[in-house]
Amino acid sequence: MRHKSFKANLCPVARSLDTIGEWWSLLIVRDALSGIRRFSDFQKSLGLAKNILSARLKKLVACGIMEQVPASDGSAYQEYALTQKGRDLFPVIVALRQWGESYLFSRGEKRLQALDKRSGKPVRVEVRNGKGELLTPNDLELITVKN
Amino acid sequence: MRHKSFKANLCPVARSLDTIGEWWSLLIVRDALSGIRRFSDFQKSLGLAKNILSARLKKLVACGIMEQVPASDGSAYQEYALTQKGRDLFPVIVALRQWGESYLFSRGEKRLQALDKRSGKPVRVEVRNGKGELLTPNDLELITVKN
DNA sequence: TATTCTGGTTGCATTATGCAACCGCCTATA
DNA sequence: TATAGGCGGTTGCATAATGCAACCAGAATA
Repeated sequence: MRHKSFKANLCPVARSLDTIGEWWSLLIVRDALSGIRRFSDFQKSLGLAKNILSARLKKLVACGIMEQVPASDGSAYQEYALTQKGRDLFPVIVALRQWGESYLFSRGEKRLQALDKRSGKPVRVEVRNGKGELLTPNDLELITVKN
Repeated sequence: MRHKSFKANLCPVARSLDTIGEWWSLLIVRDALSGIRRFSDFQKSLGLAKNILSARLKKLVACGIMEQVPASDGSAYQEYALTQKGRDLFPVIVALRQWGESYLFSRGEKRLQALDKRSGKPVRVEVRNGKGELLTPNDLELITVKN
């Protein structure tokens, strides 16, 4: 059985996961955000099978998150670059990073930490309303709107 | 073949996805954040098979994202409640929601929209540094630290 | 020119997912 | 107090997704 699709779901969270919720997809986006562009570099970084990488990149291109562009070094090969739609997944990656940093490493364990280059300070994601006030899950209500 | 695990990966994004990146897991958390607590309500809301729901809830409990508590209505049943670790996935869900709202609905299509109850304004996630300045992907650098 | 690198595709074995049937315990109701 | 139905699962089976290895054509390199 094919796993269920949420393409027609009214909830944006469900649609997002339908698009980038497959195994490996968000890790490819993470690598792309940190500058990786070539097939073989994704494969080395992630250690996934080439057929899977191929399938994921195809889907990411098909749904407009990445695009194939001529290689920046002038060779005849192609590279994969994020579109604006792909770069806008940045907060998703940072949110996952922040949660992992908080909860998934034991004392004394080594881990990667994201810092702001200029200030050298850790990066944070925050949920705010239009006025800039911090929000918690209970502050939300869901309504149906027309796009 | 079992899909690859990132339990030992140094990158917090990889570890997070290892924990909550399986199909359905984040949608269960989304529902839990909006107040759903009972097995049958998760099933009705998500429309997934009961064996899968059972497996996902077991894993979420095992890794401390949810816990089983006595039913709030005094019946002999159990309910599933988010722990603090689970509630802290709030920014991840909101980031996914925001991206989906932006890119995955056509003109005229109905969708769910998250609003701040008090201000009535849309909710936003933002990536900031310690000083409160907005950051983009290029502003980040990754370093290795000891926990 | 020969050899290696790049970016894949194909075939096969193993897991994961979805569906339906079933089951024991709790609860409401007549 | 029977009993019908709701609740929270488990089990078995068919199909899809994943991982691995082998293979391959065109580009780059020695």
